[in-house]
Amino acid sequence: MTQTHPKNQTQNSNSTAGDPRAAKEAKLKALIDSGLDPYPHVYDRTDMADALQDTYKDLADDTETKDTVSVAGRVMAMRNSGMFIDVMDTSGRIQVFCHKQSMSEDELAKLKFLDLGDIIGVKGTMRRTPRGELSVRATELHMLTKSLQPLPDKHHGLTDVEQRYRQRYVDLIVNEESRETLRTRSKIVSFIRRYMEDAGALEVETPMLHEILGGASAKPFVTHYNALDHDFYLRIAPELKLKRLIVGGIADSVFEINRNFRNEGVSIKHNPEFTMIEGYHAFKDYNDMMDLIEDLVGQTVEHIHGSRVITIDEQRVDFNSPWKRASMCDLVQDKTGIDFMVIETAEEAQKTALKAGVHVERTANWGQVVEACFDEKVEHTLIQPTHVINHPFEISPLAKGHRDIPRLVERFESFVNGWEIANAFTELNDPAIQRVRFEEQVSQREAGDEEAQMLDEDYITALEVGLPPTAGWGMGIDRLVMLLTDSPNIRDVICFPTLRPNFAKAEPSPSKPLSSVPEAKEENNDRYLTVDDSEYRFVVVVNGKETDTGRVMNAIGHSMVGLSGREAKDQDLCLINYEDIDGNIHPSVSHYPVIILKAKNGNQIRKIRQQALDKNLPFTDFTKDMQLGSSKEQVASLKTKKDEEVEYVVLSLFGKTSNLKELTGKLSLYK
RNA sequence: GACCGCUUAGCUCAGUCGGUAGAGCAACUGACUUUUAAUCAGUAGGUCGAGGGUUCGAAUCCCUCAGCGGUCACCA
Repeated sequence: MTQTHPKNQTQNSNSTAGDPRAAKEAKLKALIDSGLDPYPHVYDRTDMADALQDTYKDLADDTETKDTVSVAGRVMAMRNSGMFIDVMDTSGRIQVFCHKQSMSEDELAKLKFLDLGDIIGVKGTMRRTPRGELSVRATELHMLTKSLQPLPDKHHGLTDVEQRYRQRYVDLIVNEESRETLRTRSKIVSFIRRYMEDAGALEVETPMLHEILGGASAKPFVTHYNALDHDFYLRIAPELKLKRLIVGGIADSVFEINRNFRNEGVSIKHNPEFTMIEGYHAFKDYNDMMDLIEDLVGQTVEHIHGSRVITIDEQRVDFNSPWKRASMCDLVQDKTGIDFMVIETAEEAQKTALKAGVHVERTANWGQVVEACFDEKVEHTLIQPTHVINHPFEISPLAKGHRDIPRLVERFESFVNGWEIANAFTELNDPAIQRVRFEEQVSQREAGDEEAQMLDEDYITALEVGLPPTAGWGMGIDRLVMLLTDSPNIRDVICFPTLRPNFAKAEPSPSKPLSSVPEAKEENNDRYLTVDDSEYRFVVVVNGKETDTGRVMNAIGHSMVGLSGREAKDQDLCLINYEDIDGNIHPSVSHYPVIILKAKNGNQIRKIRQQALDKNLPFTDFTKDMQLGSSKEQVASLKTKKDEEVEYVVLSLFGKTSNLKELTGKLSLYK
């Protein structure tokens, strides 16, 4: 009896023992050495898994056929040393049976190159095993794509939530539920698009880059367009552009399905970029929109589920028309007993709301108080589809006043499962009233409300040209998909949800010496004209934990003086004599922008400082010790400290914009 | 932003009172050859998120930091 020497065993498997990645690479090499192509260009696949399962559903157990098929897909499981292979394609799964009776030695030998996760093509005949599993009896096996990454545990899949979204391609392979949810999303979007087209509406695309915020109340993303040297907002809503198209008469009905961007918190119901459909219909009012939304949503639910009654979050929800319609004030009265329609002033409204336990801002007007009460007391109770109608005019600057009730507008929001899914109104088309509404928004904005809208002068001009009586509506697609797929998290219904950038894994770029800063050309006042001021910049990073504004300003000042006086040369900084509009000369002004950013704490500054050191970028820092009385004390204090104990208040940097962005790209502006 | 929780092998997770670091899957070497999470025998795989502290001794207790998650607040 021969016994394998343990030492030999370890030597044989030395390079690959325990390391799935290395094992796969070894097999890849062996496969190439045997003259095979691990990544062939094409494969002649004739059959899909689910079609075969269907075609042969009546094939009896332990029956062979002579029907030849070829399938292709990913290896999901192997049993009996590769005799049984589960292959998954986009339609489903089928078992492949590899037996020496039906395969040549060469074909059989390919099994040893195979791993879970590889994509293979299989040619063979159909049979059903004695135990009842439909299988392809393989005659030929083809490696179509060698996989080098190990797949997650086959029983548990990927549970790390972050990795599921970051590596969606792995999630999709392993989790049937993820595949189904995202496929359903596509079905819903395509169904809605078809519905709108069938109704005669014209699909349009309007800009993502907006000069003026409007159409919704939200904080925006800001981006810079170099060629125009101008900041743009990523749009928060397409509303004002779409109504311009109705003015232009391109069609009586237009709609757009596209992304909106809102610079606000992430949660299980909010992604910073989300998909909305907005539609506008000339000669209609908000009553027509209620009918439209009920029918559209009802038909979509039926299309996806085959019924208009479905289960969401373990509750039965009935989408059959008609949906409940109730005014916002009536609903608030039902839940709180307060009749806001008889309350005249904002003060009285605030007092009453506070008594009912609803928190309201001191600056809140009557409409905002009503809205706060609704949000807190009513919204979450609206499980069955409900149109909440007739909002206060203060919270609806683009909606037309109610034809009978002076304080309200003709607006409604549709709620399901306690979430708002749609918002619609009869559009305000009187340019004079629109101007007043905008001005109210502007003064709210000036009073500190970042989400109040801006005055869009051109939009008013468009209204002056004449917007026909029009009704419009918007619906959050992601929310609708969440409802129809019963997904508790918005990330489940977005292919690649927004995640924090993964800085830890980012490759450090090779350091560039300071000498890479170009030499200044000439010392004259036109110099700034030849300088691309987007190329270089100053960045000041401020410790966010520092609360004393005066000290921060002081530190920034010291640090910048240090930077320009010591670390960077005049020609680097491109100092010019700047001539202002009155002809006055301001000497030694740098043409480069200064960006002030906020770091979480001193530690984050320390890291950026280290990177600046590594990259040889000019910088100066300002530490807590420098806030002490005399310079002697400062030096003494600093000397007692180890590097990791130094608390940084401010770090100033100068350099190429691209380099600085690598260091500080994840920081937000200091406010 | 505030609070709570998590971080241990490639993946999923145990780890008791502070006393030598564990399992299943995946991988590797074999056996077996009509399996269904195949089975059996064996092998290898760890800076216990990072740093500091307490202790004779720390995955375990304390502090700081980082990443992630959850809840709450604003927004759809």
